[in-house]
Amino acid sequence: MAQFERSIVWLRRDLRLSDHRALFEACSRSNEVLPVFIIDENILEGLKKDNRQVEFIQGCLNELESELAERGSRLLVVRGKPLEVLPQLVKKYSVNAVFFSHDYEPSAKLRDQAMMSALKKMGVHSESFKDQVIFESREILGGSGEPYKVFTPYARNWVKTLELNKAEHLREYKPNLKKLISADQVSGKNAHFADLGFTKAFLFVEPGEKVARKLLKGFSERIGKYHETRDFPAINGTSKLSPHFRFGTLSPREAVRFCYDHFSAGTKVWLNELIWREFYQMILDQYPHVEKGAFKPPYDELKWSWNEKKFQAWCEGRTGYPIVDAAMRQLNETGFMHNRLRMVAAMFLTKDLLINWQEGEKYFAEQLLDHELAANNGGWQWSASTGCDAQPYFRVMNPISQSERFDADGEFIRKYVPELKGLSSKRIHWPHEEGLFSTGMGDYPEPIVDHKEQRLKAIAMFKK
DNA sequence: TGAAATGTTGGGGCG
DNA sequence: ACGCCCCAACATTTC
Repeated sequence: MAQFERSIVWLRRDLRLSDHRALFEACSRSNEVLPVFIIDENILEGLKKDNRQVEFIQGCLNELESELAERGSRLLVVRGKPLEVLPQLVKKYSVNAVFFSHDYEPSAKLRDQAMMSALKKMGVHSESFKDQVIFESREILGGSGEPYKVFTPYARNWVKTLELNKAEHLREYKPNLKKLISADQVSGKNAHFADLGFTKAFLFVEPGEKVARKLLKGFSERIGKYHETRDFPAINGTSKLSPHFRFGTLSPREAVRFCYDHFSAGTKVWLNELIWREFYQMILDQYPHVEKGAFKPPYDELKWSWNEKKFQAWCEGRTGYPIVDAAMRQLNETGFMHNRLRMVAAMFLTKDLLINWQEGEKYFAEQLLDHELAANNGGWQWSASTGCDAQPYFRVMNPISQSERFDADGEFIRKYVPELKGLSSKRIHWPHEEGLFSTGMGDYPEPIVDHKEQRLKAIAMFKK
């Protein structure tokens, strides 16, 4: 006898059917499960109509729709404010329970709390589960019983805790999809983002859990070399799975199981990146003030120098520093930026242009397909030296030497800054030097700042 | 997952 | 043969 006659699984950023804890629980404990996605009008306000994340989500929904249709079931997609819409659905479909996955963003936590108390008032059971991380913020604690503020000891403890009981932590939650509601029980047409005027956007990876699994499989050929190739933007060394982690089309448990199944030097380093992801989610959950300001509050007093023109030049990839411009143009054109270049571009905005990291954070948030508040915020605070585990403020990257080290023959620069295509691999990193200037640069701009000077200014700003 | 400045060492040219 | 200088290579310190 199932505990619930009919339940809803409220999908948000867990857009898959496999290894899904909330769906698993719903299917185990109910006779009938109705999967629901709400196009949240609270979130959509102010988004540009060619939003990449919207396009990705819609693609995931399309896949889920057809996967469920094949099983004689359906996904219900409705539009509105979750706090209004979900209770209506609960009534309309006589639902006894609602299941969903934890979300650690401050606004989502508020939303989910409000939802649970609204459902409680209606006498409806609601329950949420860990899904997007292996360990939640209070599952990995330091000796003092407090959450970590530094990555390395956190990561050590993370691995130790995992290996203490790997089978349980990496367990696959395989939902019994036979419990999914029969399509004829569900009425009305599904809402689409297109109804709200959203249009096509370019995606550097296709949406959906099938694609995610295919990418993971393909990555198994390359992951052994990940530690050697991952820093070079012209090499296809990284997994490109970030959007799939973002929207839960890949189970983190599956990703970590994959690491242990393909164990190598490369896998170890990649696993570390997954731990970074959880580290920043933990930080956001435990120290939510980072959303609005520096992890270390004294750094909110820094006197950044806002400059509209320079900020625009940075955004558009017109700084005169080829590697920075290539990075920004990659972001603008594809919605992706190689991780090494995220650091270089962020350092340039904060330590060369002396512009507040929050401006950069906001721009990345608008552009990145894989954008996630926790990781983006953590990365920016790391670069700006305002965060936990930040680079000391005097560690400033030199955009030219970074370019020479990580794009030695200029292949990446040539791809995104075609004005410089004709330059030799020696000259392409810094085409402005007296006597080195060559023709065929089109209207590639002069450098908007002098790195040597700006570096000293940045250090001086922090000293105060 | 820094880079520049400064210090040290040792080989080789040269008077 | 010797002392001196130059400087590359490497190491350490500093921001």
